[in-house]
Amino acid sequence: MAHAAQITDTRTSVDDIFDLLRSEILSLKLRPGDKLSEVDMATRFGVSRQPVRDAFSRLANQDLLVIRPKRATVVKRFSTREINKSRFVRSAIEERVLRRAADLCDLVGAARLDMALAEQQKALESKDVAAFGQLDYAFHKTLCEIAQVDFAFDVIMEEKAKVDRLCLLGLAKEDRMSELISDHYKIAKAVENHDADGAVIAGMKHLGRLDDTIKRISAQNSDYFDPE
Amino acid sequence: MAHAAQITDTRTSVDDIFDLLRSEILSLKLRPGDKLSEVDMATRFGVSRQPVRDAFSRLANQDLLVIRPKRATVVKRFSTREINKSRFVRSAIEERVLRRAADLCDLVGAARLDMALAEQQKALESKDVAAFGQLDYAFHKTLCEIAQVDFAFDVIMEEKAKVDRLCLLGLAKEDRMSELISDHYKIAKAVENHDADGAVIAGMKHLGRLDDTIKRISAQNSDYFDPE
DNA sequence: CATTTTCATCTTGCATACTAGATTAATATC
DNA sequence: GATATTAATCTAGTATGCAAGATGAAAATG
Repeated sequence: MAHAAQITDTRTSVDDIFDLLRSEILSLKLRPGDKLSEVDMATRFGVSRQPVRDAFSRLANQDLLVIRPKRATVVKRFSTREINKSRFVRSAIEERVLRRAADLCDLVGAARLDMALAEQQKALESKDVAAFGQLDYAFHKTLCEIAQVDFAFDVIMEEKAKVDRLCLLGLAKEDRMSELISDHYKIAKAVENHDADGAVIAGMKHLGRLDDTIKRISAQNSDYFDPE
Repeated sequence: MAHAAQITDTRTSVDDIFDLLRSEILSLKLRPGDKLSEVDMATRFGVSRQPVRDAFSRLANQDLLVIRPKRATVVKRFSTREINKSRFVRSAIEERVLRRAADLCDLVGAARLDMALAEQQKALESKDVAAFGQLDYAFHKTLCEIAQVDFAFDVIMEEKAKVDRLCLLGLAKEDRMSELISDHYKIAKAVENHDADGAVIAGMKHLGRLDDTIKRISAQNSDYFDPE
């Protein structure tokens, strides 16, 4: 599936523009519905329209932009269907991962999980939200590796990224960091104890926390959503 | 995620080129490792390089082409990692779909499943492999609709397409049509009887049939595979 | 003043030309 | 004859110019 940043031995200006715009979209610096002009971007980056066009095209393929001939290119709005899809896919994948992880977790795996938890605790204490975001990804990645399905993390990351953009609209993550870490703790301990059912229950509860957030945000920011 | 064929009100030449090349790649008219030249395609379609470039870019984003600056663009080879990923994702999604379908199946759903089975039987009798291919997709789509997660079919279709390309390398589907239909029958009946576990068991067995096929094919066509 | 029409301006799509690096075949060298 | 070197030919990346449709504001009309 689509690569986050085209893996090329030689980076082109398209790669640069793509990466920057992508991060701006995902961090909501560019908001859903915002118009993007090829010429504006071209002058901004000091290049011609062509590389910008290519970058736009790539972003459109990742469903982050909507390009319509002869009309302005806009940052893609959220759609409840896409959100439901993400939610469904992630939930299904994570269940499988957790069951396998609980089956396969050994002492090395347990140690890695404990270390991940400790790092998260440290991020909580220093209230470093950005670091926690990274550690959140790392935690789920570790679970995938323990389950020996590291490719599953590709999918999780993709789906997570979509929802993360949405969640940025809501309250600061700070408030829920301790809650999320507590979830991670339960998940990790269940996996370490080979308690597959327990891990899945904890994991699903963890994912479930997103639902309320999403519902609230979508009610408050209907202009960022596609009309159904 | 990426659309099969960009949904634009006005179709551009990029759309045409994209659709055609995509179908040629998925049907193995263009084989993994084949080189594609922008200029060749441009002359073939009677356009300039630019629309071809855009189409190539779109195909690369769907992981069907590999574009490297200053080097030839080639049809993407299979990778065992990608195949495992597809397999894993599809399996996880289908389990969820089957459980929900078994829960939610009503008389209308049962009738639709029975009708789908009848059509497949007809295709078997007339040995219409192409038609069966379509009905295979339709069957899984019906299951998603009964489960009220029609978006799940997007994912299944994407993953299925990848593996289908691979399976075309193997024996004709004809040999296994009756086997597959028998699987479908078991799945449908379990769903109709609200037997979630039975449906999942039958579904997983159904998916499992791919494994042997893939293993055999990958052994025989190592040149179509990425070196690990 | 409200409505329609027109026109300037904006948008992306496409064609062409050129560049720099990668490839490959021919040549030179040993 | 095998190997190293060179040069012709390929590749995609980028710049620029023009065309056609969409947009929105200004002007004309009732």
